[in-house]
Amino acid sequence: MFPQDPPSGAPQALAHLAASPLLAHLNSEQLAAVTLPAGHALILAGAGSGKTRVLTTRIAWLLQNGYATPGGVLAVTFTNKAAKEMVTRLSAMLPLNVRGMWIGTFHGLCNRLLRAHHRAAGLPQAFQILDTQDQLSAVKRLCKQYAVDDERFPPKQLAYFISGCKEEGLRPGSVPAHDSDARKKTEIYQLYEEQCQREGVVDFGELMLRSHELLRDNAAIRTHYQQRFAHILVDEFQDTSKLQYAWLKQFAGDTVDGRLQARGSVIAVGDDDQSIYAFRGARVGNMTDFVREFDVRQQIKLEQNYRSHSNILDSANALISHNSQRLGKNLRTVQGPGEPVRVYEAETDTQEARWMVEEIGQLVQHNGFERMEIAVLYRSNAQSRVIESALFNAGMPYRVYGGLRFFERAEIKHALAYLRLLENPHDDTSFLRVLNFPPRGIGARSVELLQDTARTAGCSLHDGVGAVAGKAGANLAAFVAMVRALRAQTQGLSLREIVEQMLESTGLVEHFRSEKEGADRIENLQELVNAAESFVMQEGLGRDAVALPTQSPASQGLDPDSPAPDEPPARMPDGDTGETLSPLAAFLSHAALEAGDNQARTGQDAVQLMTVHASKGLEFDGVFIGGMEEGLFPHENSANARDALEEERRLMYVAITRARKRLYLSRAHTRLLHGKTRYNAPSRFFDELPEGALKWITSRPRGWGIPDSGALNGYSSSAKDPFGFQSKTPSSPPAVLQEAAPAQGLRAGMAVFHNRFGEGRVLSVEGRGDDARTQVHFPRHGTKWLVLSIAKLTVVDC
DNA sequence: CCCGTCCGGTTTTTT
DNA sequence: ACCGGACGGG
Repeated sequence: MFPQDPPSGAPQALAHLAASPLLAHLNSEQLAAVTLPAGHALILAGAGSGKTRVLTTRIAWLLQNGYATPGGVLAVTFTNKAAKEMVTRLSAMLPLNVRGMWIGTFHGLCNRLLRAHHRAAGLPQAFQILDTQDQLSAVKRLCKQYAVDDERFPPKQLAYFISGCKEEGLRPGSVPAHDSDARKKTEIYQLYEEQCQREGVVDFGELMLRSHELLRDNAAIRTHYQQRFAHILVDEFQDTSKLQYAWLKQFAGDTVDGRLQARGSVIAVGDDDQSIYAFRGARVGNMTDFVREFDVRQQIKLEQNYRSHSNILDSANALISHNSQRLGKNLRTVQGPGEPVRVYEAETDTQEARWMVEEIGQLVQHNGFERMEIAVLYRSNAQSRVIESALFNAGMPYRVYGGLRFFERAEIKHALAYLRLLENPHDDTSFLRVLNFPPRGIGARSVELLQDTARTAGCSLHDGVGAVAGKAGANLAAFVAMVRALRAQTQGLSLREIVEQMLESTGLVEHFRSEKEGADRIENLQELVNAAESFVMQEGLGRDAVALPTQSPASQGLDPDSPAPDEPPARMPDGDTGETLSPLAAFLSHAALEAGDNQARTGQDAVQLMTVHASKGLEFDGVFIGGMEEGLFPHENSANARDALEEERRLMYVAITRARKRLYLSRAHTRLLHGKTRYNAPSRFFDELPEGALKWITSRPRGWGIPDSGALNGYSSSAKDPFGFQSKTPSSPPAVLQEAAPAQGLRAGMAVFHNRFGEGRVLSVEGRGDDARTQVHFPRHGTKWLVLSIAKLTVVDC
């Protein structure tokens, strides 16, 4: 998974620095980055350039040479996986304990900060964290309560709006309310905030925003951390949002008269060419802002790639050079050209998948590839189905990434809701989730009654139960009593025992035992017990301390971090020395912040299937990228705006650079999508790859020939189109116009003329007869859908 | 309360 | 085509 050591050591001039074993095997760029003097720096780290290694070695080097103390290091990553990786590698490099360091995800560190300063942040110490699902259900509940028109304001959209506002750093009071719609949404945002505050819960956005405000508004706390963290390191900086960047600045120093007076050194590591998360708030512009606002003097590019052969790298470089907005970077390798990038054009998506499976079989059988080292990447999840079924039919083991993660499964969320109620009975979201699960005769009527009562009294549902009379009241009271009894029973038990007792008392396991599909769920619940057993205490994140042995009474709380000896004398709690959380509360935070594995677990050597997004940061010997078609990749929703198109191109860049030895690109003429057959033109990205690095292997003889597979399934399109496209270079459209596939002889790639829009290029054609429609891109008017029976189109050029 | 049926959405995703 | 959520009858 990690690039091999560079073949030669550092250049002579720097050789003395490399004397330390820590620095051995670094190339000169890496060495320069690791040994940067104090000050802010931007490291542009290309794909496969040893970025993580540089980051961790930098920290180790700072510590080893006494330039930093563990307590003075703050390292932020984006995912738990990356944080864990950093901790693991760091502890392999240094005997030192990593306990004093703050290494974790943005949200994990926010959690740590807010727990330590919950009072100043205005939160209960045991605040619960809402994940996206929880947030949505909280919004739905709110909408119901205030009778919000869910046609006009769908809860989903409201949740999105609220998250967006927080991401921008906006509280309801400062949201610009242009129209009545915006005002109404903001009003709901306000109510949502009040609800969360009342219930003692925070969503992901709130974790970030609240801790940003905590630092911004509390000089003592801010100064404390600014003095403490002399070294701040940020991974995947290109993925940071506006708020995350603002958050970092609070740690770095105060802004006086518009100028940032940073105390510590901030090192941002990132790759603008791999910025693929703009759609969820990432702002590549943070990189240039960082250089300007921090007055960055040191910029280092890591361009030496240790991963791929040069045909692959050349392809990546050529492709990305078509982007206009770049900081500029060119990957190089000392490995030879290697195999050409193979391009395959299939008739149908099914055939494309079948070809992939065949090819994978070859790689495994004849080229000694491990299945695990082969990945099939696609732009969208919908594409996985055909590939899966082809693999399945061939009996080839595979593993699909994505889907529900462990802590997101319904039965697990139910169990967690009970555990949360033990910590905080006023968490209405959790209360409602399990109030009648397993069923205990509390129907919608009773719930409404209770909600009304609680609303009138201005209290939580839990506290409102006493005021509900009658049969409904009795059932409700029984539920509350059950939870209360459970709370009493679990006093002093270990985390594992608490979970077991909960599963027992609430009847969850019992309930699933009687369900026909309950076996899996029971297994998952058992897995939750195991997770509790092996839960490693983590304040902040990425701190994998010791697994809890059968621990001393829970009431003792966590063994607090022994403050690092070199800790600056601090009177305030700072996440290391502050009040500690109960193991249960810590476990619940862990569950919310780290949803766990989402990959079907198999010990087996299996082919890996995933979206291109999910492949970021991974590498494989062989990589297949399917569906290289206009509309799919680049995706049709992105093809028209330049920024969006450039992000698609970066996405393709990420996909290409995953491959070490073999890269395959493929496309299909015909694809079944949303139940309709689509005819897609080849992806424009083919035009942007260097012809010399490619090899077109479509197993159809050039020019004439019997299609080897086109007629296999009797697809109507292949019957009418016996020759398919000719196998040829991608940059020019097919030389010979074949007979119409779908309608009026129109095919993707053709140039057409429209009386009003002028000349344009056909992107796709779908449907037949009177329903036939075509998507045409007109240079001056953008992309239009035209119904063939209505629009007058003339074919200009094939 | 459970189960069937209809309807809508369907790029990418972490925390 | 297909999945998940919402709704209504048994």
